[in-house]
Amino acid sequence: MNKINFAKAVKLLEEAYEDWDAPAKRFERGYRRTPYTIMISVVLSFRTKDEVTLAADKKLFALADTPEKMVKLSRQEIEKVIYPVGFYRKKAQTILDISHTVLERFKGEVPRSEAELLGIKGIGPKAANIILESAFGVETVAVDIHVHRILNRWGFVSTKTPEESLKILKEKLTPAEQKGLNKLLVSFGQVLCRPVKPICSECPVVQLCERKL
DNA sequence: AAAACGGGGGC
DNA sequence: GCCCCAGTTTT
Repeated sequence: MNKINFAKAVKLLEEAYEDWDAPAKRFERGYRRTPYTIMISVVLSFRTKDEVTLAADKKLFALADTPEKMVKLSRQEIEKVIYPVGFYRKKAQTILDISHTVLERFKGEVPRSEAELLGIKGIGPKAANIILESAFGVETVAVDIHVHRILNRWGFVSTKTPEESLKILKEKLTPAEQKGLNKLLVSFGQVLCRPVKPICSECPVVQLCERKL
């Protein structure tokens, strides 16, 4: 797929977004959405299905939805609630570590810069991107496993890893063209262009896709 | 560069 | 039963 068709595909996706992304809005969160709860929720979501994460979010934030309250819980209390998400021992410890860091280093406020977020143990590049985007509305440029898969299926890149895809994306596209792309393609990858059994019959871009994967 | 951390959902 | 999950830290 060349750059012209890539731009067309993105445009088609944007125009049809409300239709195909409706299922992604099916979740009622049932807890206060603050930068802090968003950050903790991101930690819980690592390598875990959305439905499972959400159930754990609700239970955990019913117990504590601020760092002040969270550090009063024991690791075992947290583990008990988040058990189904997997990696529960490590994640419980990470949640406590992060809460302490936010309290002590940042006066209880989640920092707004990527560098400061990355300085927190337990927050890596992907988590920092999600937090910046979801909590502070910053449009980030990143290539996660969804975006990587889609770019390859479309035939816009031919790469092995998300890191390679990101490199090529930055070479091929201007910063303006990259803006908002990540969020759009992640939604697309979750709803239609899934890893297994993509729903090509409902895909707005199927005519342009080269189905490379 | 590879291992370790893991239970739950879809098929 | 097998594959997958917006990942990060440690070895």
